[in-house]
Amino acid sequence: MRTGDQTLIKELNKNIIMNLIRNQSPISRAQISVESGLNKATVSSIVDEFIQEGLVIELGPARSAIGRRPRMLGFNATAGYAIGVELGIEYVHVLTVDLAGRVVSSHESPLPTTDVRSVVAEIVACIKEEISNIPDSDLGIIGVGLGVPGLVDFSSGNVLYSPNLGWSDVPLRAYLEAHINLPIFIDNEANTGALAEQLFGVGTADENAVYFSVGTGIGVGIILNHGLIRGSGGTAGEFGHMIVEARGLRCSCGSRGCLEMYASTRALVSKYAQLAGTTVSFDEIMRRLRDGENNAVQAVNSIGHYLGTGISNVINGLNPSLVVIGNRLSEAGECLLNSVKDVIHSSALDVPASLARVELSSLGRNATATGAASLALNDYFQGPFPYAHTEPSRVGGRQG
Amino acid sequence: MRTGDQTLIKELNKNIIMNLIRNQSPISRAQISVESGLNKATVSSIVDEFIQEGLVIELGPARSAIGRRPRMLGFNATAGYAIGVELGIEYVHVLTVDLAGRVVSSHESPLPTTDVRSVVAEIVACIKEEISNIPDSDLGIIGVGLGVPGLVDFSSGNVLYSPNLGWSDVPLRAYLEAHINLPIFIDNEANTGALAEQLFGVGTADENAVYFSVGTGIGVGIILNHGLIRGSGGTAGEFGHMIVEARGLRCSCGSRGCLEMYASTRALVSKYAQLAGTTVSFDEIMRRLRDGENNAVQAVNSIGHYLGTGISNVINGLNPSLVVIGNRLSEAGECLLNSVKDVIHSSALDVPASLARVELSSLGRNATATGAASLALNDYFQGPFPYAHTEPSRVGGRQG
DNA sequence: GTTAGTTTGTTTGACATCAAAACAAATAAA
DNA sequence: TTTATTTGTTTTGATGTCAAACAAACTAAC
Repeated sequence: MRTGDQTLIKELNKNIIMNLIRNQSPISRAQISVESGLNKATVSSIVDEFIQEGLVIELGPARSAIGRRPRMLGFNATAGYAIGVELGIEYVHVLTVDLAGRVVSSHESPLPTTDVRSVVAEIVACIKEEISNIPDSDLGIIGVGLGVPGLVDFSSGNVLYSPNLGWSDVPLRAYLEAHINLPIFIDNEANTGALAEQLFGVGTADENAVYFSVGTGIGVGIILNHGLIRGSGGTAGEFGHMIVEARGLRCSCGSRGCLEMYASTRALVSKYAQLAGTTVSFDEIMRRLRDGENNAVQAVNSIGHYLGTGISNVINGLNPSLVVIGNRLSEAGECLLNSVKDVIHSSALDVPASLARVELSSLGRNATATGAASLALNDYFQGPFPYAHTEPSRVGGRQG
Repeated sequence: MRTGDQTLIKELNKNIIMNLIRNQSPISRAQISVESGLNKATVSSIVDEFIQEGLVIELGPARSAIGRRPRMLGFNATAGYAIGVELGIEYVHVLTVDLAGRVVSSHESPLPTTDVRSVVAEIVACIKEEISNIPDSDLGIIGVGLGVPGLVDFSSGNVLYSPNLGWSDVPLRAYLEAHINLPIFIDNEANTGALAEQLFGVGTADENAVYFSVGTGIGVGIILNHGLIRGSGGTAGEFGHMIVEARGLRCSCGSRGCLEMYASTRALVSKYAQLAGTTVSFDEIMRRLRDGENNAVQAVNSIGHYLGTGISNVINGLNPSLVVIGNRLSEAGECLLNSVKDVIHSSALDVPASLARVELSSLGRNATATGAASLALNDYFQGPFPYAHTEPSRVGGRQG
């Protein structure tokens, strides 16, 4: 059990200071002291450590109306790098981010099969190629994160169940660790997408946010009280299998009427085929949507209606301040967003609905992989990294 | 902003020790040291403080196979009391609990109207009567908690919206504070029910649990990572308005097909009337259910089917290790439970479903009020009170 | 009965950390 | 040139935990 001791204090205060520097750079020591409530001496000593470690750099003096000029501090985002991997069904997308989550290099490889052995080989090859491109830095590569479609036990790094990949109980982390000598973290792709938007995207100010990853299936990354919700078995977020039609279409999960039967890219392709009388690819539908084709608009509206229903249910249940629509369906843009918002307006309770912004992913195709990389960042920086802790009550003991 | 300092350490360690004593009493100082990892000296000094405060008492020596006999410690549950209020639509239920959540006295008053002024007067009268019955103690009455049906902003103590009471934006805490000179806490009744089961009921060992309060309406108390989830506006848990029938019955919330139209006590009364051709009260249906009347069994099964659908959706989404069914519908007992479990088995994903126990409330009619009282306990003891601090990572953060 | 060994709990001293205050440095305005 | 002000460092002190030594209490073997 983790007890309270001196090291805990120091970690906590280092975290506070690091996050002020990260979020408000350039910032002076004095400013940090005022905003954090920490003593100036404490701030100076911790900042010195960060400068030693290479994580913080002095940017030089700033102007001030009166008195001694402050020596501004900045976060040294290129002090190290992390690698993020998005494992798709037909591709592997690998990228490198610096400590500020900026993508410095990326590439993609097709996956001809979903056979575990060959997928592992492809991932390893991609990571190694990426590693060879990364510039030298103080900390080097601090770790690798993967976002995987399916149920993942984060703590063990096992893929419990992925119908899309056809995997069950695959010890993916163990397989990768045999070839890659870096810390490896594996999570569900919706979780990594949510992390990415929280840390580097549209949700940096939100304490409670949900990220709807809508692709072939639907997964939801849930962030509450600034932290990712994984649940007791690590599989939280499967709102894609929320039943929205009582006696609806049979789903691959064995149930009926699941949301992802009505609001995924696959559902869009079906709906379009039904309306237009001809089956075309998802990408083609997106093209026709941009051209304003009526059937495409109608199909997206239908999908948006169901997606909006699912989102309404989650808004009612979790009362987030932000809902992000990510993954491939977000390409449908404003058209999708408008129909989703209409449904929320008419279906969700007024109080939570009026509080929830609904936005498209701001990181687009890089969201999942960037979030995966941030798994490594979070671990390296001991606990949620750019982590806004507003409610300290959870920490407290009792009062005499 | 809360920074890391010595007082934080001490609070944390006091919490750790207090919870070991609460949960494992009788326990010796040496045992606490081993289990917590804290130094023996630290344990002794903190325990002395607790003894000074009257929260812990020495129970006397225990036997040991060899060596010095340990001096066993116990939690002094009668060192203080808290008052809990369940505000129903037709009644106020008030009780007093000791620090271990044991009910020491309780009574109920009918509510002839839901007019704010008269309800407040009735609550105040009930609380004052309860106060007059409480025995003297070291700490006295540490506070009052209320569980209210509807949307509540916990931080302000305002009832935002309660269709059942016909209330909107009622500053209930302010009204009560004018008459009662004690700390007052107000929360949604499902939240207080969930707290009660977490602290004193069937969920003491669960990190993630959901409490379905099924009465006239349906509310859900959500506990994740050992803490209550309130959401950004304080209204999380309204899964009662989850849409489970796409073009279903119109709900008072303005939407269609909400779960509580199909799975509340009100829905049960309707369903029974439809099956039996005659309308009888909820209590009467429960009597007939106990007698094994076919229509009653059928009606409960129907309600259980829908409730099971809603629960499945939440199991998929939040992956809890426990689902508790509470409030009045829990009187339907095993019959309800079985039909709910059947639906979960066939509808929810195998991985999360196999992890989620489904149980009836163990505190019955006292759940809401007991949980309400525990709001005061939690506040007094700064943070979740008998709180198993397994995951410290959440501690290391900061800011807003 | 005495002694050795064991466990419990306290005392003491070392160490880490933050806070407060004093101090030094740098600068603008009077 | 002096004064006021702000920034950042150094010094000192308070608080809390930890490790080790110690004292107390007990069992079991001789």
